[in-house]
Amino acid sequence: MKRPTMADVARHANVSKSTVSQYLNKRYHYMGEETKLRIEKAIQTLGYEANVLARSLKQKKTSTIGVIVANILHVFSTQIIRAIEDVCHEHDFHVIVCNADDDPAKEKKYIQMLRAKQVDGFIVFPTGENKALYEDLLQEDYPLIFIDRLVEGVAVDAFLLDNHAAVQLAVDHFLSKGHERIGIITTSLIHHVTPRVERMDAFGEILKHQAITFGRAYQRGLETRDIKAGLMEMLALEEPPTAILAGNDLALIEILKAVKAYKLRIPEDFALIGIDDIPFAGLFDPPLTTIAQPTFRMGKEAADLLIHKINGVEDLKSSQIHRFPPRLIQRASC
Amino acid sequence: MKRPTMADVARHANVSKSTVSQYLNKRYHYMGEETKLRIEKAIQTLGYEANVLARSLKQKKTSTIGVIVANILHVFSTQIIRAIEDVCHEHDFHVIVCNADDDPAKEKKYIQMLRAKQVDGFIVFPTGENKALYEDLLQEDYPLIFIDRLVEGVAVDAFLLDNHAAVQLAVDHFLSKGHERIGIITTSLIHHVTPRVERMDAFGEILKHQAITFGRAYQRGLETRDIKAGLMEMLALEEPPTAILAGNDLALIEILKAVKAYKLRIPEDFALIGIDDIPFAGLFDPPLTTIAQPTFRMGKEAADLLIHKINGVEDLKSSQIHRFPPRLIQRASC
DNA sequence: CTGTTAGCGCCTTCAT
DNA sequence: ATGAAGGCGCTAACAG
Repeated sequence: MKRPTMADVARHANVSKSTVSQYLNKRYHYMGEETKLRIEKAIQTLGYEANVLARSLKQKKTSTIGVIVANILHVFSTQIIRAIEDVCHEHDFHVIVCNADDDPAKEKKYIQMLRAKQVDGFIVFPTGENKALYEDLLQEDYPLIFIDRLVEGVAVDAFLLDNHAAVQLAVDHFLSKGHERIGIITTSLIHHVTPRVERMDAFGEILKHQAITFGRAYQRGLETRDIKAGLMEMLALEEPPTAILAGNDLALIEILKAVKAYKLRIPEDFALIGIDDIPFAGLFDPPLTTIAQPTFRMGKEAADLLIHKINGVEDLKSSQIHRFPPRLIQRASC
Repeated sequence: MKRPTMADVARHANVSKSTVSQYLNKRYHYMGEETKLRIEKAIQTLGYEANVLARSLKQKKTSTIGVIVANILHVFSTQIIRAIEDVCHEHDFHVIVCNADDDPAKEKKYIQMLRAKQVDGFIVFPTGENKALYEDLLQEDYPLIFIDRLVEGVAVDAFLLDNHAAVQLAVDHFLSKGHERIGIITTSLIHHVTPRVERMDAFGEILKHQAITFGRAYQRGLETRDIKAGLMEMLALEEPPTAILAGNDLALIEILKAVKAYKLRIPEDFALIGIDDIPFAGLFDPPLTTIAQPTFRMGKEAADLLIHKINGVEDLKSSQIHRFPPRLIQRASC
């Protein structure tokens, strides 16, 4: 039994399709009270539901946005997604989320797919290797917003943590606790992923005096699988760091695994701060001191801006970088 | 600059729209080599990309499935979603995920929305309060599959953990460690959510001898916010349990929060096993013994079956309950 | 081997 | 206040 169409409703109510359409779109203008009732009744008895596909085809608008996250394993990504969904829900927009898995080819495929589906705009955590793709989107006036990462030469609105401030916060806290030999470990830098690079650079700059002494030995960007080994190497140095900053949640987890595996003690063997406030941070032993991002606000503001761009109430061509302040959550690991 | 349409490509290549359509759909059959080249070139120079909406409208098929999870906060849900996405990706299907937040009204709204979007089928973690809705779907021959939960009187294929076996596994392990007074804490039972009810029932049945003695005091289904208090009450009993089974990950986390807050010791104060293998289980202090579900297999098999139903290679009307075996992951909390 | 024709379900002037 | 007609972009016979 196939689904009823607008024509069925019209026939049932003895009106024309266009009248039904008016009714559905609340163009009640001067529609007869009795007509409305007849239509409503027909809709009920038939169990009619509009076909969004047909509507979108005609209106050239799907009320759907695409979100491409570089790597959904980051808690940051999942939190941002929640925030985006909240605001979209309010505005009767829908969200399709795709996970590029840090793979530029996948990212490209998903963007094409979502364009084919006629999404009205994009929020993306760019892998960074698809510059031409973003430029295409822009040139076609596709509303586009970046989160967490930038792509050099692509001028779009972007929402990022103030990474320098985040590192500063951590380093200051380490220093206040008397630590002088401070290291940083983060995930791989080879793809020039913005937050990793910015955090690493900020770290080097803030601690340039120690960089002269310890240099690269204290600052490592490694593939996830190599982090445990990298940490142990760092700790095996003649003058090992007494404090370590985990550049993001994935790095933090690897460090915690090593702590467990090698029965290290925190903060006795080394103090630890992680950027990104993972959900279980407070439940660990010891509870973990972290730097939190205002993820909810970031996601909300990004989504608001995108929807405004889609609705034409905001300049399509704006390309500001919106920086958000980090917050230190002091627990016991430092 | 608007996006090019098939007509544009056709004009550019000096062929008709249908020829372009054939080309796109690989109906090359006997198409002239030279024609193909012309079309290909036109597509390239125009940057043409097919409009999936129009295609779907015509074909009455969107190659998209809807997934409605009751509560995305359960790690179980997120793992299942990953598995579903994997198999859909293989079959060139797309997935739209919606989170009902354990709210039947939201669930209903999402199902209607996805139907309006013409998804080809559903995988749902039902809240349980929308029986009529599911019956409608079924009656319209909508491919539908349940995961994790059942709805009484709605005959559809369902993929669930063998909850009795899971509880048995946990209890046996407790017993083997010499525990005789065993309690269970899980999230609220008021909505008759299948896994909670089944686990609680299994628990009562397996430990009926102790149920006579301790009864409800040892078996509690509580709102998340009340779990900490409930645990403390249980521990304050004259004969407190020496072992506690957490009915799911959310209950487990609440228990861990209480452990932290009240400085309890595990397994000295009580032994602990959680159903659902949360990601950080091995990193806790002590590492947590858990009962894992084969989430990946469950998600994969559910998605495979749904796609088969959509493609008509599997009986639409089947309504088997597929049970999956749990697995004990022994760590140190018991 | 390629073009013509007729919709898919809905929306939107423009008449009436 | 309501209806008729055309078209969104694509596909699927059926001709040619």
